[in-house]
Amino acid sequence: MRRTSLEGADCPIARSLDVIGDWWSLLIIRDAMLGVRRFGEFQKSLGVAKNILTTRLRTLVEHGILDTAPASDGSAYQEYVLTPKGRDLFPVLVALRQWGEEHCFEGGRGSTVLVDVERGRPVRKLELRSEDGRLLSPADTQVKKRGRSG
Amino acid sequence: MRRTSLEGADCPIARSLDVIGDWWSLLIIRDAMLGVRRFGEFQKSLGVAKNILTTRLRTLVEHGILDTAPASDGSAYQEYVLTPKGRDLFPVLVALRQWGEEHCFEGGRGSTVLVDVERGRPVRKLELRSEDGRLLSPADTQVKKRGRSG
DNA sequence: TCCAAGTGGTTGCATCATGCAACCGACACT
DNA sequence: AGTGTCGGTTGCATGATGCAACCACTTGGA
Repeated sequence: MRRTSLEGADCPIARSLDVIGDWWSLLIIRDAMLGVRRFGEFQKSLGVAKNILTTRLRTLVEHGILDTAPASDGSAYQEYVLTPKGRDLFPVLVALRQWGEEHCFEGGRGSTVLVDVERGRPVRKLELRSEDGRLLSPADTQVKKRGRSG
Repeated sequence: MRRTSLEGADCPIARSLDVIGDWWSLLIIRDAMLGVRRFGEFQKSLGVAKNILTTRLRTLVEHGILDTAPASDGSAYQEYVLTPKGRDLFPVLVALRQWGEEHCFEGGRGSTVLVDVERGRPVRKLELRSEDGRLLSPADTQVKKRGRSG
């Protein structure tokens, strides 16, 4: 991946992808959000090679998405926990999940749904709204520069 | 990328990433959503090598995210346009953009914002809500199996 | 009609990231 | 001391990525 070329890009999407845009990182974050904390748990859950997992965890820590902490079970090992920055990726994962559920399975629906724990009912679809509450489609939006003459 | 290992995964996130989880695809889709249609436009905008662009456009078409159409300017060339499936990736891009704006720039804010065209005001942050409208955090949600005993 | 430039690629080759498997030190349990 | 687990590191093979050169077709101009 030739990430370096866009590292300093203005586009926030490019910047985000530069951090979490690889195959494993988002799956690690997904697992972390489900409560996975230990190296071995990630490895078993993802089926990823250990060296790859090592480098991914390291870069996620460097980027401030995960943090290391002493193991909560008292053992001598450490755990990887999401930082607030990492937790803020929740909408990204939900958006990917909803798109995948709708478009990446045969019957048009996946075999799993995201539900609200309190009621056990499926969550709403993510939707973009204007400041005053109108539902926005791509055509209703525009990227605008801040600070400079735009 | 060892995508084949997870191609048949149950997880919709993994399936999504299998389709759009590489560095360039989402940037291509971003540009397409901004109105870019021609091969040369994508190439200039992204700065990507032409062979890479060729393969990415091809796989995006194969996956039903882009479609080819005769050029709208009457020339003999073709254009790449988003399908409905592709347009449904809008929330994914917005989520990535909002996260990037908040976490991937020095001052804590990016140099661009997504605005509502009609009013020119910044859009709301994406938020996940339950069926009855409550705001949901990761801890408030759970992945549930459908169809089978779960 | 011929040449030149633009468009949309393909091909060859180098390099880097990824993946697999083997190895390894620290700790745990007996 | 011996065996097993945890959390890695190292070496090596392979596949994806990137660059640059090349190519076919179209377009435009004289």
